[in-house]
Amino acid sequence: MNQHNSQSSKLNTLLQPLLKLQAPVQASTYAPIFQFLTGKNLLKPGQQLHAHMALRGLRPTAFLAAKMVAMYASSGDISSASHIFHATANPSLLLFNSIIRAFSLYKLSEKTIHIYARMHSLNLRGDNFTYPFVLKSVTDLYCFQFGKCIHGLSLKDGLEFDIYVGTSLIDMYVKCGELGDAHKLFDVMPLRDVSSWNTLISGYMRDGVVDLAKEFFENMPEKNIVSWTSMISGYTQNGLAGEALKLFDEMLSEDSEVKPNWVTVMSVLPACAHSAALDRGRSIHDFARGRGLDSHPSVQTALVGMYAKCGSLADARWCFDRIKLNDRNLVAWNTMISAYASHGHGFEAVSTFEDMIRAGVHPDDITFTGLLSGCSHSGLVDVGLKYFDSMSTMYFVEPKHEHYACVVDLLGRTGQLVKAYNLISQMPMQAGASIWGSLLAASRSHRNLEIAELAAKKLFVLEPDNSGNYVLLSNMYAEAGMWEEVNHFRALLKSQGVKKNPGCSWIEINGKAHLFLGGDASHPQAKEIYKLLEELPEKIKAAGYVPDTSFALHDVSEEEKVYTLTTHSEKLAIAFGILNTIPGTVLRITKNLRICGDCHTAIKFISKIYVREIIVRDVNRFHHFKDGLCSCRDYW
DNA sequence: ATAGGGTTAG
Repeated sequence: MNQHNSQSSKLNTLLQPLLKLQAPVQASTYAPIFQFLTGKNLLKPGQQLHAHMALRGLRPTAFLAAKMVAMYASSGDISSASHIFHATANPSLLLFNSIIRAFSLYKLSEKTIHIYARMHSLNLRGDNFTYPFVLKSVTDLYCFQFGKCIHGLSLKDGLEFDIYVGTSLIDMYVKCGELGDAHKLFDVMPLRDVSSWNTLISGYMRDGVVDLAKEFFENMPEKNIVSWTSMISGYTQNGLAGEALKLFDEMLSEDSEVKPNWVTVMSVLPACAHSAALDRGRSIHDFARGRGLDSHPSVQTALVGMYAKCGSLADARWCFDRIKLNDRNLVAWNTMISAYASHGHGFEAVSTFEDMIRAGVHPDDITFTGLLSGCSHSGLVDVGLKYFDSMSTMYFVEPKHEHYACVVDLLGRTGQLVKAYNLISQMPMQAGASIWGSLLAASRSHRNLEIAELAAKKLFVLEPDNSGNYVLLSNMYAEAGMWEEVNHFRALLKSQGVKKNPGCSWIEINGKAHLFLGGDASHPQAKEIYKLLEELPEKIKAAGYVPDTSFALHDVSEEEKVYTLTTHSEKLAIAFGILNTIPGTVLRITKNLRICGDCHTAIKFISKIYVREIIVRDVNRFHHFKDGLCSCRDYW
């Protein structure tokens, strides 16, 4: 704001003498002033100047109009920019370029193309300033055929050697999913620079061809900050958090000439979030603070997400509060709402949503995914249903698959299984595995075999390899004493060799992650871990724990089942955590699957007996275990 | 006046 004011006052001393002049002023006087105003978000002075001209009956030349268009577009007033363009007779190439640039920046892609077509019909040749923006619009429209056509026209206009047009073409092919064409063009480009290489690298990354991107990165003649950041964000987006962090470290090393900027920091933070590396995230936060890179709203938003996913909701909120009110955009609000939702703080998710509406930010589908899952995780059934109804009627956001999934979950938890089933039948799209899986789980906890069979039947088709569904239904049959059906599933599981998704958990201690698989004995401290786990059942049984073997398949002996349960990966990670920390420490565990019911019960007792706060992040949400209780209140 | 990296959800 201050900077803005001082700029304005500087400007007033520049403008006032001109504005006071009564005599006619030459058109050429105005152009440099409009140019000065461009890119500085100075709409008011621009309007004053415009009025001053209009009062004197001066009609802008094409050259002046171009400057005015640029000023208006860069100050947020696209309609005035458009108006000036249309009111100018004999538009020049410069004027066409400025309106094309304006429309493409505002994502008015059809308009951009339309203007370009008009320019073409007037026999005006496009130049190196025209095509990059036309191509951006083609890319936004995701229209490959059109892009090919524009490619041809650019060659006709003699731009085959232009590096800006060439790079824009590569980007267009990449983003339209035509990687082959992009690569071909790159190969025949007579001139390439870092940007051309970077474009191709990000193209390979977005197509998941990580190895090729890496090869290009390593072989490019010169790397800049964008090259490094493209690699880091590419790794992050492809789920390779470790690689992302490694490259970030390499970038910080002394022999690297390139230093991270705010985009780099923003791109690496999700890697910490993904691997739940809280210490790592904190140190990157410290680093950003030290370099003054933590004041950008997008970095601050990424920090909120990182802390939330690493299990520290308090830090997440702290970072959110530091985002200036004006900078709290849709993404920032969504991040905070989802943070509360995943930690089971439904009330806070709801109140944050209401804050967002009051702040005048319009919600989108992601907002409602967070809000509804927050309601579901906290059992706010009526509130959730109310918001679900309001999303299309009040906020004009059409419910998608994930929203229906939240509502099915919401109804399922209160045992309204028939209602949930009816909702699924009325969905405008096909229900996927997440929805049927949620219904199956709800049917089990409410012991409704009929609905369970319906859901399971769908799941056997949708995900034939997921053993969990067979086990669940088979166990329900066993509980109902329907042994014929139980035997049928047993045989099925054996003959088809249905795979079991291997469970794994990890825990971070002193900044180092330790990974455990179910039944894993490979850790250096395995002996001590197993000794602790052997003693564990007796210890927690004394406090009231009863092992729940219904989460294991009913075709092994009871004793074996208990053993399998005691060596679930989350238990191993927790045992390791207990061994290496003192009472009072917070243990943070991340699991790749949903936490099992027996582990959930056991961890509640462990948190009390061993005096540890235990935070478990499973695929769905966070569980905060403290003093014998869990934040999910046993429904998840 | 120009191209290339982007945070949320799943």
